[in-house]
Amino acid sequence: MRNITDVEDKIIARATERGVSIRDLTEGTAKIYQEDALALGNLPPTLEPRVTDTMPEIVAMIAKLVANNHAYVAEGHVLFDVASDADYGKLSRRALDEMISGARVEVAPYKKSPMDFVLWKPSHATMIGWDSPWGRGRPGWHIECSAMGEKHLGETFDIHAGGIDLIFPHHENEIAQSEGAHHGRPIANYWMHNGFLQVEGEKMSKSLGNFITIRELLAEKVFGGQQWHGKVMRLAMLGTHYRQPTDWTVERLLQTRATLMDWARLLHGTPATDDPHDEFLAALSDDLNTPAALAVLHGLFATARSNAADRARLKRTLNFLGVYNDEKDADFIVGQTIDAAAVEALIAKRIAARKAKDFKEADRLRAELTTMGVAIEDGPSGTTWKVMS
RNA sequence: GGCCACGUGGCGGAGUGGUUACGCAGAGGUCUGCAAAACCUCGUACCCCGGUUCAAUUCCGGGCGUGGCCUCCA
Repeated sequence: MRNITDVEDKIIARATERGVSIRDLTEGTAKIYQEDALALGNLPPTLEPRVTDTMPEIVAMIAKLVANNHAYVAEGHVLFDVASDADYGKLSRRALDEMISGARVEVAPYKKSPMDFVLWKPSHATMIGWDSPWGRGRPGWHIECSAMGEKHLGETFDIHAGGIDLIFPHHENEIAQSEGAHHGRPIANYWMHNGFLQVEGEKMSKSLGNFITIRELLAEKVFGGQQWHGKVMRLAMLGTHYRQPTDWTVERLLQTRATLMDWARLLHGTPATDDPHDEFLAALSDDLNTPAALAVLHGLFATARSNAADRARLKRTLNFLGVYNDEKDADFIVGQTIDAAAVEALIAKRIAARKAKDFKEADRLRAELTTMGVAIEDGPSGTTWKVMS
């Protein structure tokens, strides 16, 4: 399940400004997100709930929190009472008094504690809003995720994932809300937080001018002067454990692409087994240790050349990982076409030159092919060529 | 300022209280007209300083560095 938070003050402001509905405004961005995720080989989620479809449940959950004395109404707002939650801060390992003494918290006059956060806030008559027992308004950030989780997955679900930057306050507040509404029963059994991405050693930001989207990487030559295949990006990301920070570099993508092309040369057109490799699955089962899992695959690749069973197993496992589906090596080089007929003609000329022992001419022809991005290999069964990675 | 995470060989990147993954690059060899591919061989690294221990990269304390969070404000 993947939540879409489509009610948020910036979205409301923009929809109002343009005179369109929230749905019309957010449909486009949601679609882009879905397409990008798909291009990276992520399976679509079973459920993709939206805040706009969850309003009754949000209101009901807030009412439950008020009834359980975890929330109070003040000046048209409903606020979560952090003092009512002895465990508050357990996920981010922060103590309440430390946060307050951190002195950056805004003290609103109607808050009992500066750390109390908004569950519901009032909307102007002209502003987008929904009816509630506390007046017309809209939900604060955090409550929507608690409500969508409860609605579709029940009080407790197994794994909650998200970026490391969301641990505080978002996930911390989700826990406070859901557990406050469910008499302390946990919202999730496990939390998985992924580390941050950097670009060429710097954080990605618009002001640094290195902000780059998946869409651009796929379709435009903005990173390293080329386009990048979704599966190359996927494998590149899998090379780092999810909790670690990752530096996104051209060098990394080039190296990953070369690896994937090596695999493709061996596996294209060969059969696959039914099940992925056991040791590979064992590595993934250990906190999703993808780098260790990839090490297993490298070992398999080493033996796969001379072992058809290993080849079939490797192919199935790569497919399971979502990085290979019988592509040819050149498929992983996007936006570059090579004139196969011209290549074949040059190779024929070179073969003739070699026969005539004109090695100078043969080497010149090889250099010409290299310039075209083509590498040739003289094997026992003739000369073959491949796109250089 | 407070809190959290991370700091591994040329690069990428796992992991572990002692026998030192894995990939790339690099070196040597077989092979080749030359190459490439393939195959074989080669890397004793773990930010700094203390401490615990027979033994620390791995545990504890301190420091430095990098990154994140610490604002829902109608």
